[in-house]
Amino acid sequence: MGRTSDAREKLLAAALDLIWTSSYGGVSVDDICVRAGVNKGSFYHFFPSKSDLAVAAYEAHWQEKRPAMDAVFSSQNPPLDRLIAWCRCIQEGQSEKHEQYGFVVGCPYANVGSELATQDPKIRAKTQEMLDRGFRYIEAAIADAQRQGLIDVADATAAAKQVSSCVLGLLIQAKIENDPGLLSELEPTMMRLLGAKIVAA
Amino acid sequence: MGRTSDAREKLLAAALDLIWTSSYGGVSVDDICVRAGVNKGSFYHFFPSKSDLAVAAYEAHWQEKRPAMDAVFSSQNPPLDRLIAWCRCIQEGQSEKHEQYGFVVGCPYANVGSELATQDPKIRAKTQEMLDRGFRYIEAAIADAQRQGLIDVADATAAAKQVSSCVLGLLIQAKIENDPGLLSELEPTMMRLLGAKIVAA
DNA sequence: GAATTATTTGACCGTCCGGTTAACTGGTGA
DNA sequence: TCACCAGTTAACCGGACGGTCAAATAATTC
Repeated sequence: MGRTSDAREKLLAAALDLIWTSSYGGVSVDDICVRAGVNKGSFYHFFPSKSDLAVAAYEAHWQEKRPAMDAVFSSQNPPLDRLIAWCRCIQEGQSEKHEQYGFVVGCPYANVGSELATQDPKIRAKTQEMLDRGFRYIEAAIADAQRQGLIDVADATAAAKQVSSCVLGLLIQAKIENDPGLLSELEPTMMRLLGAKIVAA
Repeated sequence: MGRTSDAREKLLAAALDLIWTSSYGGVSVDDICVRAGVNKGSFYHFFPSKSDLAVAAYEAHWQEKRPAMDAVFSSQNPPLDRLIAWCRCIQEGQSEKHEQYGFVVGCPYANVGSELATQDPKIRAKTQEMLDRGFRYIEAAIADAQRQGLIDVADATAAAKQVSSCVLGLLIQAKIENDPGLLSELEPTMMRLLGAKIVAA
């Protein structure tokens, strides 16, 4: 039925990339179309609006990253190792982006969430959903660590909230200071928050 | 020499308010002028550009809040009390804004910093400066607490970095979830991070 | 190979954007 | 009192914005 196209996927990738390294408001529909090599008419053939594209782009990004996250947070790995491996992923990811663009770009979800939380309910809800998906990995890892007596926390869910907030905060701080080095605090902050009983060398 | 005017101050207040509750990109120069009751020509009489206005607005906001911060972080107060009082200030401030606008608005500096860090060097540097001013209060309080043996930290400056990041992170999270209740985690997160030896009831 | 239909094209729309201009106004200092 | 000048006014600018559309095109199905 009719012709096929990869324009949709190219638009999703271009949108994610441009918005991540700039901001939602700082990127125009034309910018995205140029980067994707697609005409604006095609854009509106696939997406009803700029904000719908953004929502779809985040969903696509998550689906792409999910296997890696599943691997890092696999129940096969010791719970604290999962968290430590995740810290490394963040550090490496941000360092890569920093080399590539000259900027610490931060968390794509939190970036637009913070920018548009008071302006676009659809995007606010989507970013909350994305952050919540990440949160569940952390929560599970912390609950496991608690069960195994590796950490000193009373409420695993509350501790997970604290940990995820700290990660978000460090990413913002690193972005504002444009210093990926701040992210080396990720692991120690986390371990301190959890009262981890054994500190890895 | 010539007439006097409060247009400059009205523009600063309008800009801070609008950008704080929306975003830098989401607020136009016209919006600011309408809110301030000032013509656009006057705007550009006082400020060379929108971003210069923003920088000036943050400086003005800080100067206005500074006496309260000096009081909260006065050396007359026990160090941990300073931090706890600050947490309460944040909670109260955000709850007030939430009632007023229906939204958790977050930290004004971090908001624009996160939005424009990769786009506007002047604003990035200014937000970094603003956050650093807050950081110094925290650092001093933590150093005092350490000296008095109230907490269990090795490096006061590093601990202060962790604390400030967590505060930023919780504010972002509360903004994205639009739930001021999350800010009740401010104090426990902080105390946990500091290994505070006496937990206030 | 014809009919169908998803996709592409590029011109187009009204509006809003940040910023400019030049003429005008009125308070202040001398 | 009056000259000066900081401040005000409103029209204006070119370009960018998000979004629309009708016609053209090409891949797929039968």
